[in-house]
Amino acid sequence: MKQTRKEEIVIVAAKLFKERGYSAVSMRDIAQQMDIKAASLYNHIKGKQEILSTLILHVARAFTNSTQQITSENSSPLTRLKKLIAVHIDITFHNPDAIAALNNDWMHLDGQDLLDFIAMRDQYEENFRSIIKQGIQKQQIRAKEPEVILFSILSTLRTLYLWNEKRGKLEVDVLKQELVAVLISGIV
Amino acid sequence: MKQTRKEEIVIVAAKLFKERGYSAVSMRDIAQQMDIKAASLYNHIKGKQEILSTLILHVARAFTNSTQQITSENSSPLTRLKKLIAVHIDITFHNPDAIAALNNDWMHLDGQDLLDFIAMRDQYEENFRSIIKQGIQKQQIRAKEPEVILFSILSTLRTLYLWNEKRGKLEVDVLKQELVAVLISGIV
DNA sequence: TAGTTTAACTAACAATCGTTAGTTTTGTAA
DNA sequence: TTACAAAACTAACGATTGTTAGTTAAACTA
Repeated sequence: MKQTRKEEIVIVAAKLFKERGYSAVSMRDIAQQMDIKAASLYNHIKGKQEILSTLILHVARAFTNSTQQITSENSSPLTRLKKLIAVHIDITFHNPDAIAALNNDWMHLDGQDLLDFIAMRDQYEENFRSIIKQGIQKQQIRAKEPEVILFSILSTLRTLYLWNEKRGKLEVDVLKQELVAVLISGIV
Repeated sequence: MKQTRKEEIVIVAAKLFKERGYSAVSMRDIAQQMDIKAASLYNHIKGKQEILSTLILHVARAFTNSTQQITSENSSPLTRLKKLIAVHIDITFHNPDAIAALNNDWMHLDGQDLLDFIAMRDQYEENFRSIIKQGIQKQQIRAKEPEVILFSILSTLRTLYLWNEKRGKLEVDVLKQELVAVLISGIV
């Protein structure tokens, strides 16, 4: 799996975007990190925008595809919810830098890329919502405020990327198990 | 409660920072939003950095003071945890824009301001951690992985500011009750 | 080896950045 | 009305921004 020069640029840029944000990282910063000059970047990419959209839309599609597929399974709502959490952990720990950009810099996308992102994001959220509502209907999930439940789960999953270094020795499989337990059964 | 011109600038800037991030907002953007020229801002503030540090350190102190006070109460760990969640909701819905800056732009603080912020943030997190550990010790909280519990709660609370418009008709008191239930008792 | 592509380079551009200096207008108090 | 302070203005600065043009060196292909 050798990566192209463009892929290298995107990876290096993602690290910098994660630390400082898209707007605070210059093309010269990215170039310096690769030991070349800024102008040389343009042999491989169209511009700064292309780095951002490559980064974000790629991982956004991964999320949308996974959640869409799990949502349309016919297992029980709670089972699907657990799978959603697990797949979130997998994708996150595989692309933590890209997800940082997705979370923090999506608003700097342009034109059609921005529209595509928002559409995917809405669909993704709607998938979660529908599973929770089905869970309430089948009395697998407490009926109180579905939006509060949705918000709490999405917040935790969205922030997972920050936990990549800190999680330390905790194995991914253990984390999946524990996070499912905490989010679904609570902490008491 | 009339506000000074400096306070107006900070409030206007906070809104823009929330939408686009600190680095993507220029002094000319802030000035335009106030119907004045960029140079006029400097009659009231030292520079862009001062806007950011005023914004962030003020609300960071509010968090640190509240959590510190609640942590050192001698009520039960679970009671203190519930209070922490409630006070978080209060502070958040009172300064959603400042909290956006705190979450997303703290790394653009300079010098001593950055050090102060990090110190407050670490202390704040440590307060949460100590309460959770005490709760486990007194068998009020499930003993599995305290760091996962901590992470899940902090993630949800940190992201609350995004929920300010969307929460809609949901009253603050109802939200407190519901969020405490979801975070502590789970959703099943 | 000759020809061609890939990927680096230098130099520069127009635009925008935060900020300063000096000046003029506005509002308030005597 | 005059005097003063507060707050706006114009004009400009040096630095940095993303990007382009044109050129050169290295690496594959015939």
